[in-house]
Amino acid sequence: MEINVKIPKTRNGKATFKLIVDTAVELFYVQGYHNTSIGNITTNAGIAAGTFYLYFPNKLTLYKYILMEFQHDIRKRIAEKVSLVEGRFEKEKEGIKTFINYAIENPHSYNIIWESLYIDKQLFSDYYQGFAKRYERGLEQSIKDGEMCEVDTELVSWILMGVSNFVGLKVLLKLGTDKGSADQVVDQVMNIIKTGIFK
Amino acid sequence: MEINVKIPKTRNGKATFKLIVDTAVELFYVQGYHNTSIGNITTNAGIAAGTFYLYFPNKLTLYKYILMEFQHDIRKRIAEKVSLVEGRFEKEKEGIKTFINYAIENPHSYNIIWESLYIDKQLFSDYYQGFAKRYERGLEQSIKDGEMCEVDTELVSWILMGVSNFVGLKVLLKLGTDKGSADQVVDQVMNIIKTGIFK
DNA sequence: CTAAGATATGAATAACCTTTCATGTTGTGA
DNA sequence: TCACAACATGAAAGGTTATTCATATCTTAG
Repeated sequence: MEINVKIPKTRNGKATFKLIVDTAVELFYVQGYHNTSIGNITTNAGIAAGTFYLYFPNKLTLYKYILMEFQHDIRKRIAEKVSLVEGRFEKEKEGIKTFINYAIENPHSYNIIWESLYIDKQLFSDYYQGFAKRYERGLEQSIKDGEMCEVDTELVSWILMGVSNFVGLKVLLKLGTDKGSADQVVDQVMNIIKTGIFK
Repeated sequence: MEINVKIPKTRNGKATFKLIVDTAVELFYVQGYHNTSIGNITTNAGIAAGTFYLYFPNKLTLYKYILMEFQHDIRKRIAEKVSLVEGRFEKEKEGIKTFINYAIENPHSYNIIWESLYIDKQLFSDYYQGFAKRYERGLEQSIKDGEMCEVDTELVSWILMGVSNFVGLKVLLKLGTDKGSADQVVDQVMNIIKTGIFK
């Protein structure tokens, strides 16, 4: 995806650029993309309306820039964490745990990624398809290693995304009475995935 | 939730009301809530701008009305289907199957329900909390009946919602190469939920 | 037939939003 | 110090949108 962002060249420029991005992230989170105007962003950032256009041609481009930052960030973090443990089950567990923890620590990113479905369906579709593809590779390896049953890896990857997204959502919305930390929630989740829920 | 809708009294009025609702459902689905203006709706419906305000005070109220219609519809349909089968496992299976089939047959409703997160967070939260509560009751019964392991029913209900929502999403986005009908996908999903995925 | 309530119209208003641009300021390499 | 590129400003133009309201038409009970 090509993004038409003007990268600033001086320290001052970089600071203003970051100010715009940070302000937008906060506003998108609090009031949503569509309810946030460029005037909103510049006013909250304490800069003039025209300054925005020094760096971004429009709001959508700013949004895409932010989305890509988060995507890169979350994937990098999951890859790092997963590489530190051995065994497919442990890797899956670490991946889900990292995702949920990331969602809790960065509710902004979680919110902004989901919102893409209502900004540009293609962005959303690309994002989850990309995520699924990564999952599939790992799952196929697990099956080869004899650690996992013969399952439809594509379907299972969507199931696992659904599980982690909704458990993250539950924690995020602060719904219900959570017994303990995210790590404990993830342990429970993994037990369920491992053994199933029916007798 | 109180909704400030003026219910029409004559046959003509009812027809116009329905026309507004149907047009809005279609437009919200195709171009999203935020990209749909009231002018859009009235033009597409072939009525005057002012006519809209005979029945709805604003766009948000119309949206809430539509959302409640869909919620009622989907819950009713799941309850009906679930009541026709015996055994907790079969009931869960039927519930998930009905949900996914509903999503496929009514992509409009699926889309509109998710969008609530970006229109009014409370609406979204209420919706899924309500859904979760229903699930929990069923799950508790299953545990009593000895059909299900001792699990955190609240957590499991969110897991099941995540699974069905994302599998529905996958099918909806027409991602990947789906082998067979929704029913077959659901059979696979239920097998996974039943026995877990790890050896 | 007629009065009244229900329904429908669309021009007008006011608010808000994006984007441009002429002008001004700042920082820095030579 | 000076010249120049980078950065910043905010008023103004031009567009879109929500909402109101004076007016008109339809429907039906009596």
